Amino acid sequence: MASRQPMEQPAETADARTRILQAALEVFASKGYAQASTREICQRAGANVAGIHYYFGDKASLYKELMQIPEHMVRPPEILDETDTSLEAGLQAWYSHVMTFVLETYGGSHMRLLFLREQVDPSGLLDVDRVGIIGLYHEQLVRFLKRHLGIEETDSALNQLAITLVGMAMMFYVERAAIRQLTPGLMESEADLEAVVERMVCHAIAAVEAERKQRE
Amino acid sequence: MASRQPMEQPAETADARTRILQAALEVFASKGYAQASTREICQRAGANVAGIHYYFGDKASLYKELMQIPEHMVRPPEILDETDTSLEAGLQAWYSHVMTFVLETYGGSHMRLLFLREQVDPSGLLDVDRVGIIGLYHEQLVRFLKRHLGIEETDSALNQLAITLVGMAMMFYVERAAIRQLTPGLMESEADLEAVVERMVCHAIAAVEAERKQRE
DNA sequence: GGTATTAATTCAAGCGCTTGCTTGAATTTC
DNA sequence: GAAATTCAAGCAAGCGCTTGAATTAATACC
Repeated sequence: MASRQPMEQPAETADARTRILQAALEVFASKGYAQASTREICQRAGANVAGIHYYFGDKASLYKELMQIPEHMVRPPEILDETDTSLEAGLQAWYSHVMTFVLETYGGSHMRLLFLREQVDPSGLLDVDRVGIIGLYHEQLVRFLKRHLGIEETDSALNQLAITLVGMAMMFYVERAAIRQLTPGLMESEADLEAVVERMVCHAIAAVEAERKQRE
Repeated sequence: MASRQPMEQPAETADARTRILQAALEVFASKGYAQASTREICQRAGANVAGIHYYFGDKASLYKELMQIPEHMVRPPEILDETDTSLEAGLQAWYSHVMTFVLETYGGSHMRLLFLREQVDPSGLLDVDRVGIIGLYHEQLVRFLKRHLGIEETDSALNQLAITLVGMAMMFYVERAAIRQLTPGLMESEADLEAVVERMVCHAIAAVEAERKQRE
Protein backbone atom coordinates (compact mmCIF):
# COMPACT_ATOMS: atom_id res chain seq x y z
CA MET A 1 0.00 0.00 0.00
CA ALA A 2 3.04 2.23 -0.23
CA SER A 3 2.12 5.25 -2.31
CA ARG A 4 4.86 6.16 -4.68
CA GLN A 5 6.10 9.66 -5.17
CA PRO A 6 5.57 10.95 -8.66
CA MET A 7 8.59 11.96 -10.68
CA GLU A 8 9.72 15.54 -10.32
CA GLN A 9 7.89 17.81 -12.71
CA PRO A 10 8.37 21.35 -13.97
CA ALA A 11 6.82 23.64 -11.43
CA GLU A 12 4.67 25.58 -13.87
CA THR A 13 2.47 22.57 -14.46
CA ALA A 14 0.33 22.20 -11.37
CA ASP A 15 0.16 18.46 -11.05
CA ALA A 16 -2.57 16.72 -9.16
CA ARG A 17 -0.51 16.36 -6.01
CA THR A 18 0.12 20.09 -5.80
CA ARG A 19 -3.47 20.96 -6.62
CA ILE A 20 -4.68 18.65 -3.87
CA LEU A 21 -2.31 20.26 -1.37
CA GLN A 22 -3.53 23.74 -2.26
CA ALA A 23 -7.19 22.74 -2.13
CA ALA A 24 -6.66 20.93 1.17
CA LEU A 25 -5.10 24.04 2.64
CA GLU A 26 -8.15 26.08 1.76
CA VAL A 27 -10.71 23.59 2.95
CA PHE A 28 -8.91 22.65 6.17
CA ALA A 29 -8.48 26.32 6.99
CA SER A 30 -12.10 27.21 6.44
CA LYS A 31 -13.72 24.18 8.07
CA GLY A 32 -11.16 22.62 10.35
CA TYR A 33 -9.71 19.14 10.07
CA ALA A 34 -12.69 17.11 11.18
CA GLN A 35 -15.28 19.03 9.17
CA ALA A 36 -13.27 19.03 5.97
CA SER A 37 -14.21 16.25 3.60
CA THR A 38 -11.83 14.54 1.23
CA ARG A 39 -14.43 14.68 -1.50
CA GLU A 40 -14.68 18.46 -1.30
CA ILE A 41 -10.92 18.81 -1.33
CA CYS A 42 -10.58 16.69 -4.44
CA GLN A 43 -13.45 18.38 -6.19
CA ARG A 44 -11.86 21.76 -5.58
CA ALA A 45 -8.54 20.38 -6.80
CA GLY A 46 -10.12 18.91 -9.88
CA ALA A 47 -8.83 15.50 -8.91
CA ASN A 48 -10.33 12.16 -8.14
CA VAL A 49 -11.00 11.13 -4.55
CA ALA A 50 -8.49 8.34 -4.91
CA GLY A 51 -5.79 10.94 -5.50
CA ILE A 52 -5.50 11.75 -1.82
CA HIS A 53 -4.84 8.15 -0.95
CA TYR A 54 -2.59 7.63 -3.91
CA TYR A 55 -0.32 10.56 -3.09
CA PHE A 56 -0.59 10.90 0.68
CA GLY A 57 -1.93 7.66 2.06
CA ASP A 58 -4.84 9.08 4.00
CA LYS A 59 -6.49 12.29 5.13
CA ALA A 60 -4.44 12.56 8.32
CA SER A 61 -1.15 12.28 6.46
CA LEU A 62 -2.25 14.94 4.01
CA TYR A 63 -2.99 17.23 6.94
CA LYS A 64 0.33 16.50 8.60
CA GLU A 65 2.19 17.18 5.38
CA LEU A 66 0.45 20.55 5.16
CA MET A 67 1.60 21.40 8.66
CA GLN A 68 5.26 20.87 7.88
CA ILE A 69 5.89 24.57 7.40
CA PRO A 70 9.03 26.56 8.02
CA GLU A 71 9.41 27.42 11.68
CA HIS A 72 10.24 31.04 11.04
CA MET A 73 6.63 31.61 10.10
CA VAL A 74 5.55 31.27 13.69
CA ARG A 75 8.65 32.44 15.49
CA PRO A 76 8.50 35.92 16.99
CA PRO A 77 11.16 38.38 15.80
CA GLU A 78 14.56 38.17 17.44
CA ILE A 79 14.81 41.87 18.07
CA LEU A 80 13.29 41.36 21.52
CA ASP A 81 16.34 39.39 22.61
CA GLU A 82 18.94 41.85 21.40
CA THR A 83 20.27 43.49 24.51
CA ASP A 84 20.45 47.01 23.15
CA THR A 85 16.83 47.22 22.05
CA SER A 86 14.90 50.03 23.70
CA LEU A 87 11.52 49.36 25.27
CA GLU A 88 9.71 51.28 22.56
CA ALA A 89 11.67 49.84 19.64
CA GLY A 90 11.23 46.32 20.92
CA LEU A 91 7.50 46.62 21.46
CA GLN A 92 7.10 48.36 18.12
CA ALA A 93 8.86 45.54 16.28
CA TRP A 94 7.02 42.92 18.23
CA TYR A 95 3.51 44.25 17.70
CA SER A 96 4.31 44.95 14.07
CA HIS A 97 5.27 41.33 13.61
CA VAL A 98 2.30 39.94 15.45
CA MET A 99 -0.23 42.17 13.74
CA THR A 100 1.15 41.37 10.32
CA PHE A 101 0.43 37.80 11.28
CA VAL A 102 -3.15 38.82 11.96
CA LEU A 103 -3.63 40.74 8.74
CA GLU A 104 -2.26 37.87 6.68
CA THR A 105 -4.78 35.56 8.20
CA TYR A 106 -7.34 37.92 6.78
CA GLY A 107 -5.67 38.38 3.44
CA GLY A 108 -5.91 34.76 2.47
CA SER A 109 -2.89 33.07 3.96
CA HIS A 110 -4.70 29.98 5.06
CA MET A 111 -1.59 28.69 6.77
CA ARG A 112 -2.02 31.04 9.68
CA LEU A 113 -5.66 30.24 10.05
CA LEU A 114 -4.78 26.58 10.21
CA PHE A 115 -2.46 27.25 13.09
CA LEU A 116 -5.09 29.23 14.93
CA ARG A 117 -7.48 26.38 14.49
CA GLU A 118 -4.99 23.96 15.96
CA GLN A 119 -4.68 26.29 18.93
CA VAL A 120 -8.38 26.47 19.64
CA ASP A 121 -9.60 23.08 18.50
CA PRO A 122 -6.69 20.67 18.13
CA SER A 123 -6.96 17.94 15.55
CA GLY A 124 -4.96 15.67 17.83
CA LEU A 125 -2.68 14.73 14.97
CA LEU A 126 0.20 17.09 15.63
CA ASP A 127 2.96 17.12 18.17
CA VAL A 128 1.57 19.49 20.79
CA ASP A 129 4.87 21.24 21.44
CA ARG A 130 5.13 22.30 17.85
CA VAL A 131 1.99 24.42 18.03
CA GLY A 132 2.31 26.41 21.24
CA ILE A 133 2.53 29.89 19.77
CA ILE A 134 1.49 31.51 23.00
CA GLY A 135 4.24 29.95 25.03
CA LEU A 136 6.88 30.93 22.53
CA TYR A 137 5.81 34.57 22.52
CA HIS A 138 5.23 34.70 26.24
CA GLU A 139 8.66 33.50 27.28
CA GLN A 140 10.40 35.87 24.93
CA LEU A 141 8.34 38.76 26.20
CA VAL A 142 9.05 37.89 29.82
CA ARG A 143 12.79 37.95 29.15
CA PHE A 144 12.41 41.31 27.44
CA LEU A 145 10.41 42.79 30.31
CA LYS A 146 12.79 41.49 32.97
CA ARG A 147 15.65 43.24 31.26
CA HIS A 148 13.80 46.52 30.98
CA LEU A 149 12.41 46.45 34.48
CA GLY A 150 15.65 45.22 36.02
CA ILE A 151 14.04 42.16 37.54
CA GLU A 152 15.94 38.96 38.25
CA GLU A 153 13.22 36.58 39.32
CA THR A 154 10.05 36.03 37.33
CA ASP A 155 7.00 36.53 39.54
CA SER A 156 3.23 36.56 39.07
CA ALA A 157 3.02 40.27 38.37
CA LEU A 158 5.59 40.04 35.61
CA ASN A 159 3.88 37.07 34.05
CA GLN A 160 0.62 38.92 34.12
CA LEU A 161 2.14 41.97 32.49
CA ALA A 162 3.40 39.81 29.66
CA ILE A 163 -0.01 38.20 29.33
CA THR A 164 -1.58 41.64 29.13
CA LEU A 165 0.77 42.71 26.35
CA VAL A 166 0.13 39.53 24.41
CA GLY A 167 -3.58 39.94 25.02
CA MET A 168 -3.74 43.27 23.22
CA ALA A 169 -2.72 41.61 19.99
CA MET A 170 -4.45 38.33 20.70
CA MET A 171 -7.81 40.02 20.78
CA PHE A 172 -7.40 40.95 17.15
CA TYR A 173 -6.63 37.36 16.39
CA VAL A 174 -9.34 35.56 18.25
CA GLU A 175 -12.12 38.11 18.08
CA ARG A 176 -11.40 39.48 14.67
CA ALA A 177 -14.93 38.96 13.41
CA ALA A 178 -16.49 40.78 16.36
CA ILE A 179 -13.96 43.57 16.17
CA ARG A 180 -14.50 44.07 12.51
CA GLN A 181 -18.22 44.38 13.07
CA LEU A 182 -17.97 46.65 16.10
CA THR A 183 -15.31 48.99 14.81
CA PRO A 184 -15.16 49.43 11.07
CA GLY A 185 -12.03 51.11 9.85
CA LEU A 186 -9.75 49.44 12.35
CA MET A 187 -8.47 46.53 10.31
CA GLU A 188 -9.23 47.36 6.72
CA SER A 189 -6.06 48.77 5.25
CA GLU A 190 -2.34 48.61 5.89
CA ALA A 191 -2.57 52.15 7.22
CA ASP A 192 -5.20 51.09 9.74
CA LEU A 193 -2.92 48.36 10.99
CA GLU A 194 -0.03 50.74 11.38
CA ALA A 195 -2.12 53.10 13.47
CA VAL A 196 -3.34 50.18 15.56
CA VAL A 197 0.22 49.05 16.24
CA GLU A 198 1.25 52.55 17.19
CA ARG A 199 -1.52 52.77 19.77
CA MET A 200 -0.71 49.32 21.06
CA VAL A 201 2.86 50.36 21.67
CA CYS A 202 1.61 53.45 23.47
CA HIS A 203 -0.69 51.46 25.75
CA ALA A 204 1.92 48.78 26.31
CA ILE A 205 4.56 51.26 27.38
CA ALA A 206 2.08 52.83 29.77
CA ALA A 207 1.38 49.46 31.33
CA VAL A 208 5.06 48.64 31.66
CA GLU A 209 5.79 51.99 33.25
CA ALA A 210 2.88 51.53 35.65
CA GLU A 211 4.36 48.19 36.63
CA ARG A 212 7.75 49.79 37.14
CA LYS A 213 6.27 52.38 39.50
CA GLN A 214 4.37 49.71 41.34
CA ARG A 215 7.62 47.99 42.14
CA GLU A 216 9.25 50.95 43.81
CA MET B 1 -36.77 -10.44 31.94
CA ALA B 2 -35.20 -7.14 30.99
CA SER B 3 -34.68 -4.95 34.03
CA ARG B 4 -36.75 -1.82 33.97
CA GLN B 5 -33.81 0.59 34.41
CA PRO B 6 -30.87 -0.81 32.52
CA MET B 7 -28.95 2.48 32.54
CA GLU B 8 -26.69 3.96 35.16
CA GLN B 9 -28.38 6.70 37.11
CA PRO B 10 -26.90 10.16 37.20
CA ALA B 11 -27.69 11.51 40.66
CA GLU B 12 -31.18 10.48 41.72
CA THR B 13 -32.59 9.52 38.36
CA ALA B 14 -33.53 12.81 36.84
CA ASP B 15 -36.02 12.44 34.03
CA ALA B 16 -34.79 11.64 30.55
CA ARG B 17 -35.21 15.17 29.27
CA THR B 18 -32.99 16.61 31.98
CA ARG B 19 -30.40 13.87 31.59
CA ILE B 20 -30.21 14.51 27.87
CA LEU B 21 -29.73 18.22 28.46
CA GLN B 22 -26.90 17.59 30.90
CA ALA B 23 -25.19 15.09 28.65
CA ALA B 24 -25.59 17.36 25.63
CA LEU B 25 -23.98 20.19 27.55
CA GLU B 26 -20.93 18.06 28.25
CA VAL B 27 -20.57 16.64 24.77
CA PHE B 28 -21.22 19.89 22.92
CA ALA B 29 -18.74 21.66 25.16
CA SER B 30 -15.99 19.11 24.64
CA LYS B 31 -16.45 18.48 20.91
CA GLY B 32 -18.34 21.41 19.48
CA TYR B 33 -21.72 21.28 17.80
CA ALA B 34 -20.79 19.64 14.52
CA GLN B 35 -18.56 16.95 16.02
CA ALA B 36 -20.98 16.01 18.76
CA SER B 37 -23.13 13.03 17.86
CA THR B 38 -26.65 12.48 19.07
CA ARG B 39 -25.87 8.86 19.73
CA GLU B 40 -23.07 9.72 22.12
CA ILE B 41 -25.22 12.26 23.91
CA CYS B 42 -27.98 9.75 24.44
CA GLN B 43 -25.64 7.01 25.49
CA ARG B 44 -24.13 9.29 28.12
CA ALA B 45 -27.61 10.28 29.23
CA GLY B 46 -28.73 6.68 29.42
CA ALA B 47 -31.53 7.44 26.99
CA ASN B 48 -32.58 6.20 23.59
CA VAL B 49 -31.58 8.11 20.47
CA ALA B 50 -35.22 8.85 19.78
CA GLY B 51 -35.35 10.78 23.04
CA ILE B 52 -33.68 13.79 21.52
CA HIS B 53 -36.25 14.02 18.79
CA TYR B 54 -39.10 13.24 21.12
CA TYR B 55 -38.25 15.99 23.58
CA PHE B 56 -36.50 18.59 21.44
CA GLY B 57 -37.34 17.94 17.82
CA ASP B 58 -33.85 17.75 16.47
CA LYS B 59 -30.20 18.22 17.34
CA ALA B 60 -30.20 21.91 16.44
CA SER B 61 -33.15 22.66 18.71
CA LEU B 62 -31.50 20.82 21.57
CA TYR B 63 -28.46 22.98 21.11
CA LYS B 64 -30.50 26.16 20.95
CA GLU B 65 -32.36 25.22 24.11
CA LEU B 66 -29.03 24.74 25.88
CA MET B 67 -28.02 28.23 24.87
CA GLN B 68 -31.08 29.84 26.47
CA ILE B 69 -29.23 30.84 29.60
CA PRO B 70 -30.17 33.58 32.04
CA GLU B 71 -29.04 36.90 30.68
CA HIS B 72 -27.56 38.07 33.95
CA MET B 73 -24.88 35.47 33.53
CA VAL B 74 -23.36 37.36 30.65
CA ARG B 75 -24.40 40.92 31.46
CA PRO B 76 -21.63 43.17 32.72
CA PRO B 77 -22.25 45.03 36.00
CA GLU B 78 -24.22 48.27 35.80
CA ILE B 79 -21.74 50.23 37.84
CA LEU B 80 -19.97 51.27 34.65
CA ASP B 81 -23.01 53.26 33.58
CA GLU B 82 -23.51 55.13 36.83
CA THR B 83 -22.37 58.63 36.15
CA ASP B 84 -20.59 59.18 39.44
CA THR B 85 -18.33 56.14 39.21
CA SER B 86 -14.65 56.97 39.28
CA LEU B 87 -12.31 55.50 36.70
CA GLU B 88 -10.66 53.23 39.24
CA ALA B 89 -13.83 52.12 40.94
CA GLY B 90 -15.49 51.35 37.62
CA LEU B 91 -12.59 49.34 36.27
CA GLN B 92 -12.21 47.55 39.59
CA ALA B 93 -15.83 46.46 39.59
CA TRP B 94 -15.72 45.53 35.94
CA TYR B 95 -12.62 43.37 36.07
CA SER B 96 -13.83 41.78 39.27
CA HIS B 97 -17.02 40.76 37.52
CA VAL B 98 -15.33 39.51 34.38
CA MET B 99 -12.68 37.53 36.21
CA THR B 100 -15.23 35.85 38.43
CA PHE B 101 -16.74 34.70 35.17
CA VAL B 102 -13.39 33.25 34.20
CA LEU B 103 -12.86 31.42 37.46
CA GLU B 104 -16.27 29.81 37.22
CA THR B 105 -15.33 28.43 33.86
CA TYR B 106 -12.61 26.55 35.66
CA GLY B 107 -15.00 25.11 38.18
CA GLY B 108 -16.50 22.84 35.57
CA SER B 109 -19.27 24.97 34.12
CA HIS B 110 -19.45 23.73 30.56
CA MET B 111 -21.79 26.59 29.78
CA ARG B 112 -18.96 29.04 29.49
CA LEU B 113 -16.96 26.74 27.29
CA LEU B 114 -19.92 26.45 24.98
CA PHE B 115 -20.06 30.20 24.63
CA LEU B 116 -16.39 30.36 23.88
CA ARG B 117 -16.83 27.75 21.18
CA GLU B 118 -19.61 29.75 19.61
CA GLN B 119 -17.32 32.71 19.59
CA VAL B 120 -14.46 30.96 17.86
CA ASP B 121 -16.23 28.46 15.65
CA PRO B 122 -19.90 29.44 15.31
CA SER B 123 -22.45 26.72 14.82
CA GLY B 124 -24.48 29.08 12.67
CA LEU B 125 -27.60 28.22 14.61
CA LEU B 126 -27.79 31.10 17.03
CA ASP B 127 -28.84 34.66 16.63
CA VAL B 128 -25.50 36.35 16.35
CA ASP B 129 -26.50 39.25 18.56
CA ARG B 130 -27.31 36.96 21.44
CA VAL B 131 -23.85 35.47 21.55
CA GLY B 132 -21.76 38.57 21.28
CA ILE B 133 -20.45 38.77 24.79
CA ILE B 134 -17.71 40.93 23.44
CA GLY B 135 -20.12 43.38 21.90
CA LEU B 136 -22.07 43.78 25.11
CA TYR B 137 -18.97 44.49 27.15
CA HIS B 138 -17.38 46.58 24.47
CA GLU B 139 -20.21 49.07 24.08
CA GLN B 140 -20.56 49.58 27.79
CA LEU B 141 -16.84 50.10 28.14
CA VAL B 142 -16.79 52.61 25.29
CA ARG B 143 -19.51 54.66 26.99
CA PHE B 144 -17.56 54.54 30.22
CA LEU B 145 -14.33 55.63 28.57
CA LYS B 146 -15.98 58.45 26.65
CA ARG B 147 -17.30 59.88 29.87
CA HIS B 148 -13.97 59.69 31.61
CA LEU B 149 -11.96 61.02 28.69
CA GLY B 150 -14.50 63.70 27.85
CA ILE B 151 -14.95 62.48 24.30
CA GLU B 152 -18.14 63.02 22.33
CA GLU B 153 -17.54 61.01 19.17
CA THR B 154 -16.36 57.42 19.19
CA ASP B 155 -13.26 57.01 17.03
CA SER B 156 -10.85 54.22 16.18
CA ALA B 157 -8.45 55.00 18.99
CA LEU B 158 -11.21 54.85 21.58
CA ASN B 159 -12.50 51.59 20.18
CA GLN B 160 -9.04 50.15 20.31
CA LEU B 161 -8.56 51.25 23.89
CA ALA B 162 -11.74 49.44 24.84
CA ILE B 163 -10.58 46.36 22.95
CA THR B 164 -7.30 46.46 24.83
CA LEU B 165 -9.05 46.63 28.18
CA VAL B 166 -11.33 43.75 27.26
CA GLY B 167 -8.33 41.85 25.93
CA MET B 168 -6.58 41.81 29.29
CA ALA B 169 -9.39 39.76 30.74
CA MET B 170 -10.12 37.87 27.56
CA MET B 171 -6.68 36.31 27.56
CA PHE B 172 -7.52 34.54 30.78
CA TYR B 173 -10.61 33.22 29.09
CA VAL B 174 -9.29 32.04 25.79
CA GLU B 175 -5.82 30.95 26.76
CA ARG B 176 -6.52 29.75 30.25
CA ALA B 177 -4.90 26.38 29.69
CA ALA B 178 -1.70 27.92 28.38
CA ILE B 179 -1.64 30.53 31.13
CA ARG B 180 -2.10 27.98 33.81
CA GLN B 181 0.81 25.99 32.47
CA LEU B 182 3.07 28.97 31.94
CA THR B 183 2.41 30.77 35.20
CA PRO B 184 1.42 28.62 38.13
CA GLY B 185 0.00 30.52 41.04
CA LEU B 186 -1.85 33.03 38.94
CA MET B 187 -5.30 31.51 38.88
CA GLU B 188 -5.34 28.96 41.67
CA SER B 189 -7.03 30.64 44.60
CA GLU B 190 -9.47 33.45 45.20
CA ALA B 191 -6.58 35.49 46.52
CA ASP B 192 -4.69 34.98 43.26
CA LEU B 193 -7.64 36.30 41.35
CA GLU B 194 -7.91 39.37 43.54
CA ALA B 195 -4.27 40.19 42.95
CA VAL B 196 -4.71 39.66 39.23
CA VAL B 197 -7.67 42.02 39.16
CA GLU B 198 -5.76 44.63 41.10
CA ARG B 199 -2.93 44.55 38.59
CA MET B 200 -5.34 44.65 35.68
CA VAL B 201 -6.88 47.81 37.07
CA CYS B 202 -3.43 49.29 37.45
CA HIS B 203 -2.47 48.50 33.85
CA ALA B 204 -5.84 49.62 32.55
CA ILE B 205 -5.65 52.98 34.25
CA ALA B 206 -2.19 53.47 32.83
CA ALA B 207 -3.46 52.76 29.33
CA VAL B 208 -6.39 55.11 29.73
CA GLU B 209 -4.16 57.88 31.03
CA ALA B 210 -1.75 57.34 28.17
CA GLU B 211 -4.64 57.70 25.78
CA ARG B 212 -5.73 60.91 27.52
CA LYS B 213 -2.27 62.39 27.12
CA GLN B 214 -2.18 61.32 23.49
CA ARG B 215 -5.28 63.39 22.86
CA GLU B 216 -3.87 66.63 24.15
C1' DG C 1 -60.58 -1.33 44.95
C1' DG C 2 -60.00 -3.53 40.65
C1' DT C 3 -60.10 -2.90 35.74
C1' DA C 4 -60.35 -0.89 31.26
C1' DT C 5 -58.89 3.11 28.47
C1' DT C 6 -55.92 6.55 27.11
C1' DA C 7 -51.93 9.20 27.06
C1' DA C 8 -46.95 9.53 27.77
C1' DT C 9 -42.63 7.54 27.22
C1' DT C 10 -39.07 4.18 25.73
C1' DC C 11 -37.32 1.04 22.54
C1' DA C 12 -34.93 -1.53 18.53
C1' DA C 13 -34.65 -1.29 13.88
C1' DG C 14 -33.73 0.92 9.90
C1' DC C 15 -33.80 4.74 6.11
C1' DG C 16 -31.24 7.92 3.38
C1' DC C 17 -27.13 10.29 3.44
C1' DT C 18 -22.14 11.43 4.00
C1' DT C 19 -17.81 10.02 5.60
C1' DG C 20 -12.85 7.97 4.70
C1' DC C 21 -11.06 4.67 2.05
C1' DT C 22 -10.45 0.63 -1.45
C1' DT C 23 -10.47 -1.60 -5.81
C1' DG C 24 -9.66 -3.12 -10.42
C1' DA C 25 -9.80 -1.43 -14.67
C1' DA C 26 -9.00 2.31 -18.00
C1' DT C 27 -5.94 5.82 -19.46
C1' DT C 28 -1.78 8.43 -19.95
C1' DT C 29 3.25 8.79 -20.03
C1' DC C 30 7.68 7.44 -21.12
C1' DG D 1 5.24 -2.57 -23.40
C1' DA D 2 5.67 -1.30 -18.71
C1' DA D 3 5.17 1.99 -15.26
C1' DA D 4 2.62 5.91 -13.52
C1' DT D 5 -1.63 8.06 -12.99
C1' DT D 6 -6.69 8.71 -13.19
C1' DC D 7 -11.18 7.02 -12.96
C1' DA D 8 -16.05 5.36 -11.59
C1' DA D 9 -18.01 2.42 -8.54
C1' DG D 10 -18.66 0.70 -4.22
C1' DC D 11 -17.79 -0.84 0.87
C1' DA D 12 -18.28 -0.37 5.80
C1' DA D 13 -19.14 2.85 9.29
C1' DG D 14 -21.19 6.80 11.29
C1' DC D 15 -24.38 10.51 10.89
C1' DG D 16 -29.33 12.75 11.96
C1' DC D 17 -33.63 11.30 12.04
C1' DT D 18 -38.09 8.36 11.57
C1' DT D 19 -41.13 4.71 12.63
C1' DG D 20 -44.36 1.55 14.67
C1' DA D 21 -44.63 -1.22 18.29
C1' DA D 22 -43.78 -2.20 23.24
C1' DT D 23 -43.85 -0.49 27.79
C1' DT D 24 -45.06 2.56 31.58
C1' DA D 25 -47.92 6.07 33.83
C1' DA D 26 -52.16 8.41 34.39
C1' DT D 27 -57.01 8.62 34.28
C1' DA D 28 -61.89 7.05 33.97
C1' DC D 29 -65.40 3.75 34.98
C1' DC D 30 -67.96 0.16 37.41
